[in-house]
Amino acid sequence: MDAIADGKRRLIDAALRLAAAKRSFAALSLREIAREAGLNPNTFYRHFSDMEDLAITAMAEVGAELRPMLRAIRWAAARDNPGEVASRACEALFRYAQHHPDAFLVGACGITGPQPALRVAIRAVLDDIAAEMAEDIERLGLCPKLPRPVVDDVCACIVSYLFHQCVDYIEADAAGRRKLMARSVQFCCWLLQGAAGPNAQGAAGAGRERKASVAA
Amino acid sequence: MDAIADGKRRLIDAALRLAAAKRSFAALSLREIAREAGLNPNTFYRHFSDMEDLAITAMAEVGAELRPMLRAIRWAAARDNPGEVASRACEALFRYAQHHPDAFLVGACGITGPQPALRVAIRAVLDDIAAEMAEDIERLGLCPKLPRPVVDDVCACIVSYLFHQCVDYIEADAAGRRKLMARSVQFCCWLLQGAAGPNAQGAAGAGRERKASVAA
DNA sequence: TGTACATCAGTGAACGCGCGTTCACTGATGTAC
DNA sequence: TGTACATCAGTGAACGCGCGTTCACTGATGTAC
Repeated sequence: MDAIADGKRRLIDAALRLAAAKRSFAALSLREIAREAGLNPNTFYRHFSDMEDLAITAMAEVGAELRPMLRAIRWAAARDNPGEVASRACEALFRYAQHHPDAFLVGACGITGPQPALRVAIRAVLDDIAAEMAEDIERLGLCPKLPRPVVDDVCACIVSYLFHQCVDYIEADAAGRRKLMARSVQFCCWLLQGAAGPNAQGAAGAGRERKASVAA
Repeated sequence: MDAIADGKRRLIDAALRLAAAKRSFAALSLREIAREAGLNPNTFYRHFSDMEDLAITAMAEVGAELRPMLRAIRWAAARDNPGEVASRACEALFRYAQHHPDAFLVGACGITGPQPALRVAIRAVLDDIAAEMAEDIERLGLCPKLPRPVVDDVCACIVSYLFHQCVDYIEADAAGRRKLMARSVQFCCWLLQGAAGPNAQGAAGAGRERKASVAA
């Protein structure tokens, strides 16, 4: 991979910084980013075709860093104590979110934002994380009772839920963070216990006519 | 409640329509809304102090319609067949989302958007829905084994998860919608079964040092 | 080792445009007496 | 029943501003011969 040009680096960083502060990538202007980066507005065009191009580049960077980190945590935790994989992976995710708040805020507002290609790019990162989580659960034998399609569904739920929780986590104070962390770990455990429980129905999504045996 | 002025009605509808189409309320301009509503830009100021004011008004309207509807569904389902409350409430929510896609898309992008007061307003609607859900579960005796704090936590998880699923539901095709519906109902069931299961730990969030007994 | 040329990152001035907001105005509807 | 006045929704022109994008340019770095 080629070394990234200095100006490009500064534009990406400035865009993430501003978009996170403003809570909207869509409402960001090209000139605003260049100003924050200390560059001429036209320099933007040397590196990106438009704003969406920049956003996609930034999200790809985050995915490339976050994904292997999560996999490494899962394998390390499974080696140490398989019962702690969920909590340690949650902790690692929240810690990453806390240290990269800009990237998470941009991801959260980008996934529902106006740029279609950016939405697709963020979804792709989340889908990849969910797929790797399911693969790790299977390879590490963490949930031997669950058939693979159920593991896939549970992982999709978990990733979707935790992604949005990360934003709350970033904004919470210390007490709120502890509560969010505990609730998220609890959530993962309940979901997996429910899926593996005595009343669990075969493969997930097998049929919408199936009657729910509990109520909400 | 006073009848809402015609121009005000048209501005709200135009704003929801445009913001949903553009997938961003923040990227919407005042003149754009007035144009869509067929009004002079200045008429906007007759009814709203700024864009955020309009958005909050619109979200309050949605909450006022959606909340009693969900409560009514729960009570009706509980009378007919308590085992179907989860699935019927999910179905009602997704159906509402399908028929009010603009409101849901604006809610989804507004909850992470740049207007702080709008974020607070949307969160308030979601929190209210979760609180009413927990209250209904208790009053209807749907989960007698679960202590109230656990019910509260589970409802918060469910509402957060389903809210974001609604956006996917709106955009999915018929097959995708069936799958999302089945997965969401399944999700609610798993979560409640997990919370009520034999390994369930007392009140939720009791302590972050508690060891997870399953792994993700 | 030198020279000519290509590539690349960044600059600065200029363009036309849509924006939010202001002002002073109209015309219809209610309301006090 | 009429009159005077207040309130309200909506209008149209005008303002200054920041925007995205273009053009022609500079200066540094690499590279072929």
